[in-house]
Amino acid sequence: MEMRRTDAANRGDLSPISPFTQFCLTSLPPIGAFSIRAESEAMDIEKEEVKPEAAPQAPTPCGCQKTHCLKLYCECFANGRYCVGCNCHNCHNLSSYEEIRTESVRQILERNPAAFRQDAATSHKACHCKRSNCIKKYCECYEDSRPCTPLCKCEGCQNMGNQ
DNA sequence: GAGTTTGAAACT
DNA sequence: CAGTTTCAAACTC
Repeated sequence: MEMRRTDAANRGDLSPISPFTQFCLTSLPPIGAFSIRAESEAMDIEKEEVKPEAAPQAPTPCGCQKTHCLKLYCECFANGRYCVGCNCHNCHNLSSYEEIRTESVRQILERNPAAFRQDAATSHKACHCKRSNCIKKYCECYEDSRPCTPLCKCEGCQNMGNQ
């Protein structure tokens, strides 16, 4: 049900065109004038507006192509940050897309209420590796320099620290 | 840089 | 809840 509502929201139900809408449509420049480059500029603006010196440690730029950085696949989004200086395409993980972004957050929280909780993220984190033996960065435990725990469901684990 | 491999996230 | 697909990153060549 609520997912339906999302779809409707994304499509934007603008059935009746009000005089104001008509005014906007006719007075704004053609969409072609904006091009994708406009989003890059928007991103730069974002960089300036949100936190001019918020990236002292270069927070790992993402390279998302299909998800608009609105899924947990996106590290920036998963960590509750806007994308800044990333290599992503058509990024919607920006304050200028706040409505869409918030809706995506809501959906994800619906699935997993702890999705954006840092403490939960650091404490649970059980991997399910099958081929990397947990000694490559494919393994999240290994990537975080953390031994796998008995909660992990990995096979052939070589990242058990002791035992 | 292109192509492959990998496992989490998403979906059914 | 289990199996499958999608995704972006790690890795290899």
